[in-house]
Amino acid sequence: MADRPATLRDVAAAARVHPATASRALNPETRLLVSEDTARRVAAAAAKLGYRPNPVARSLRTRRSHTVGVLIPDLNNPLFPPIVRGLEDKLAAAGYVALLGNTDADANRERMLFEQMRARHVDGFVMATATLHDRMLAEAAAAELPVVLMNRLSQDYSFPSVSVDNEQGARMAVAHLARLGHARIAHIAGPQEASTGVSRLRGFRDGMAQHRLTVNEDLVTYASRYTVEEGAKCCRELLARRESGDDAAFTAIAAANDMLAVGCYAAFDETTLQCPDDLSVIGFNDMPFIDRLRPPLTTVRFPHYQLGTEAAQLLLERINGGEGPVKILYLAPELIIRGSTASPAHRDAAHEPAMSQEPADPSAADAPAVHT
Amino acid sequence: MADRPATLRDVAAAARVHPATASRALNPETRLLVSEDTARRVAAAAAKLGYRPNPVARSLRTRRSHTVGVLIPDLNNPLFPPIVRGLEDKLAAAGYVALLGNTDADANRERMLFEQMRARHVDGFVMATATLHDRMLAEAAAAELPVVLMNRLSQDYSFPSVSVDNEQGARMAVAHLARLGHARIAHIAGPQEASTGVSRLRGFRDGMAQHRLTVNEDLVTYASRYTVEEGAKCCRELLARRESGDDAAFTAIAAANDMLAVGCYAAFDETTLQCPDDLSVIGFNDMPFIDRLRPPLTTVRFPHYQLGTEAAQLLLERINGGEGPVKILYLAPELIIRGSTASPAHRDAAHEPAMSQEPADPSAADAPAVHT
DNA sequence: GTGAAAGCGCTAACAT
DNA sequence: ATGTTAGCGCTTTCAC
Repeated sequence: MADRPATLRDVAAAARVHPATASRALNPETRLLVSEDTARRVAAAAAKLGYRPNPVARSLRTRRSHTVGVLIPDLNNPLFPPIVRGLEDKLAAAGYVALLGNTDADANRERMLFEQMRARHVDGFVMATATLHDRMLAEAAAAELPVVLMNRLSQDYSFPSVSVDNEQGARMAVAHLARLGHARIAHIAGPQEASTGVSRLRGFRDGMAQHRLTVNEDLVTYASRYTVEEGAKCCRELLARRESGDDAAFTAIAAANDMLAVGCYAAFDETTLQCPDDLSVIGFNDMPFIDRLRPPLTTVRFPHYQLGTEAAQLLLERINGGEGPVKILYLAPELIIRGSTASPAHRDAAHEPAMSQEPADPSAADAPAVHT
Repeated sequence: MADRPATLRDVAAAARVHPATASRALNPETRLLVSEDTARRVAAAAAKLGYRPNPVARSLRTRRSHTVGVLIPDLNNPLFPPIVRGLEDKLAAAGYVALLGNTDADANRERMLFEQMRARHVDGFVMATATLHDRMLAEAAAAELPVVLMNRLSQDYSFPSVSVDNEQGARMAVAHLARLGHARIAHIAGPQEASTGVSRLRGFRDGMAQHRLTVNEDLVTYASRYTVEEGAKCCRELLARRESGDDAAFTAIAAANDMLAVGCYAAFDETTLQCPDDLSVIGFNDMPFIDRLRPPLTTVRFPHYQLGTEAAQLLLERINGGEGPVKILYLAPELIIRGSTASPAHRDAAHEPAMSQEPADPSAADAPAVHT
């Protein structure tokens, strides 16, 4: 019918009221300012004309774009799709849309995307890329732009955030290996600019101490990025050091995340070493399809989709004027035992896959827990 | 400095020109309308004030939002992250951002997202969800909204589109199995509402005919969605029919995509059947990490990232007034031979993984080819 | 409860 | 080459 989309004026004309009145009648927050009767008339006119409010005009007037910027390292990391879906689903339910930006762990790219999104007047940011001392965070705070951190935290400023309890997860990984009888355990640490790398390393040391195991510093390597390639590189280094003496004859590797663990698989493929017969490997994240690898990876799981929805929730609270205390939300990790970990003693008997109970640790709750 | 962000009026005032002149000076497309000197003065003033144009105001005026709607079935399908990255990278380079929508193959959800994005005044759509007879397409066409189809095509209307040559890919899959010596080949077809499902089924029949093989209709099952669950369900059906007679004693399954193939793995796990010893499986897509499954999946690859960039390119051309002929772009498929396919005869000798040459088919070019 | 008037920040006619 | 004018569609004072 109408080639030119109906505007508020058209609706007002059809309902024989002033545009301002039509606006009030249509907006849920101001409907109570107009009489029942006119509200109904306006609604009817709007329906008949197929009126759709123009969000651009509204944004210009209200200075709220109903868009949020979401900065992640790389959508190709299988960890992120479910998180992003959680985020988008929750935001969509509140009438918001997400502008996605992949930083590729490049500070310049990150800064550029941040600027571009600010220019587009996003109402807030969800950042999964924050490094520990992030200038952009200070900037966003100064501009009073709501920011929620996801997956990683910041030390300098206290921002609302959602993440898994990384230390606890790393401790659970070490405990699992220790229970199997491993004593010399290597660690492939994540980037130390990110809180996940730091926390998981700390959890690793902590877990080792709890089990009266010594951390051999030669058996702690540092990945510069969370990629399969970096994992393979670090694993090769570890394997090289393994020759160097009894102290270095580790039997298991705790990787700071699943990508690094997959890198270990790749490194093993270059040798005659078999997992878990010769070496056990444990990851972190339980990313999609990791249970179908050869062997299925033992890892530490957290609820990805929910991480996204909770982050969205926190951001929406801030956007909607929430001036309350800053919430730091931790989701409980859960140990998922699969075929990549086995007892080091049973080198010959270990050819069948390890038992696979899911969830393995009954003490790991599914529900999120607010710490502090 | 300025707590209230600088506006064009501020810049104009600082440069002692009229706002309209400042606008012309700052806009690359109209800069030639002002003198060198004032252009420089305005630029300097803008820089000094840290001026950032307000895209919302601009959109309201120009009726172009520099956003595009992207409808995909589900971001959790590993096929899509690389495609989306290609899309977003290309769009970002042109100053556009993507609004992502997951339809979950639900027509209602799809419609809702479509409406919401239209309400947000997107400048165009990239749709990876088009079913063959899609009402929304007609609607978009009627509204003269640029639309590009990605991965799937539409029969009714002729829209610009980018996809892999599905028939050719399916033929290559069948040819590979035939070369290995398989004669009774089952097919798990994709949803027949989608062009991929139809084309790959047609390619399957075609390939069988080319190799003088008979298609047993009992060995063609139809998945209602491209999911692991549907794949497992279809595979179970096939396995049940397999008992029913010699004609049905198939030795290989060609699945319409990798998710369905993974479903076959899952179904095998419920039996004593081993892949590829007892049954060969071939997929379609070569999605990320599929090469790390047990066994690594033989499949048909196409360049995912490039699919996204080409789709973005086509859409940008349409948005920028391209009234030229509709382009239908096909990317060439490539056979990737891995461990899930083996010769049916060598049932006992086939315990070691099959040779894995990548790329296997030297005739499969990397570069995209425009057919017709 | 409703109308009037103004303006968010920008750009496109039209004038000069 | 630059200034003038007007308006994109909406919301929000302020009157009445």
